[in-house]
Amino acid sequence: MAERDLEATERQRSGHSANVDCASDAETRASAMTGDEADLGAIDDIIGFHIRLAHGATYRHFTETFSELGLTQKMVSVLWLIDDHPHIAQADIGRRLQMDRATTMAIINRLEARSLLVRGASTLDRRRQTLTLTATGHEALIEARRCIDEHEQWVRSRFTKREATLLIELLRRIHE
Amino acid sequence: MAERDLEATERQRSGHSANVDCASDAETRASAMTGDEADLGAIDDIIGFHIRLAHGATYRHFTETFSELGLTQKMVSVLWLIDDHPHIAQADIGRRLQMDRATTMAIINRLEARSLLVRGASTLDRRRQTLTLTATGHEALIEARRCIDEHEQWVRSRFTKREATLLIELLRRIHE
DNA sequence: CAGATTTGTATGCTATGCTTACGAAATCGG
DNA sequence: CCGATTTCGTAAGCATAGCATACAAATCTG
Repeated sequence: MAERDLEATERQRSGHSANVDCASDAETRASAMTGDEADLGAIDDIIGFHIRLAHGATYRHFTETFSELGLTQKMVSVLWLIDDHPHIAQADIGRRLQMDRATTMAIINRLEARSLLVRGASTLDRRRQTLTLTATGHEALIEARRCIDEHEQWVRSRFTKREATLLIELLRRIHE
Repeated sequence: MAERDLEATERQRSGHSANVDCASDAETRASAMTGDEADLGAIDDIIGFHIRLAHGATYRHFTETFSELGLTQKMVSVLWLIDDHPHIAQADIGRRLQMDRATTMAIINRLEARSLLVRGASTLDRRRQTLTLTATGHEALIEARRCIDEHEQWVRSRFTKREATLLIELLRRIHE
């Protein structure tokens, strides 16, 4: 399904004859020094860098798992949140998921366009609009939860229960 | 600089009089049950969810730190990598940073447009193009490293040295 | 040599996220 | 109670990022 260059495991370039045309040693090194794992140099010690890679890997697997459902991480999070808190307002969702108001709206729009939720007027605050899942939305969420379980299993397979808890704990310190 | 709704701390809605117009209890609950921290319900146990939030928080702080330099995480990573491995090829960069070839090119293009690097023909493999930092690019990287230190400090401030090492270790298991 | 693979490239689509701006509604301070 | 401030939803525009697909040239493999 995905060409994804990334899958390609690093094949080691076989030793090159030393007297080609005498390309700069640097160039030789640059392409030859790929052992089992890519040498990342000093960025390897930057936490943010690893977060980004881990996020990318997680995102990729998520997308794959959800390709049939056609839902993204954000969409599922929003559906989930609305299900947990019926009649929640956009602003609340944004706050909880740490998204901009505009970004939140974009997602809600897409969700609404697919009839997974409905906007309704709030009786408490007429600035607000209460968001509620439709039957379809509820079904989609149930389906999504199944996929999430599978996805979460993929992530957790590399950790003990203790490690998983610890990881969440550490990550929470960053975003909370 | 940033309006960012996210900054807004959750102010608790003062208790509502019980006999307004009798809005559904659900709606009341949805907006009222925001204590000190947003209640996220069950998604709170999903590792991927926390990775995403942590990534978002990190990304935001990074962007802020680099707003003057006008560089993104990806750009810096690429510059850094080229500096560590002069004459590296695009494909290698993509593999190491786990990016698509097309995505990699987009970034290289932007970097080249800003004269931070130059593409040159490879003497070893004429399909490849060796990438090298310009003087400007090198300066930018030096400047960037200063910002990264600051950024990394922001992240690390919430961890002990041991925890930081552990966190990287755990994250590595996900993306490696 | 012929076929498969790799590399760089171009094009186009989608999702995300931010900014700025606006109007309507609510809240706050006097 | 009224004016100032804030919140909420919305809209339009811009940049980044990521993916798929397709091509041509170069290289590798059998």
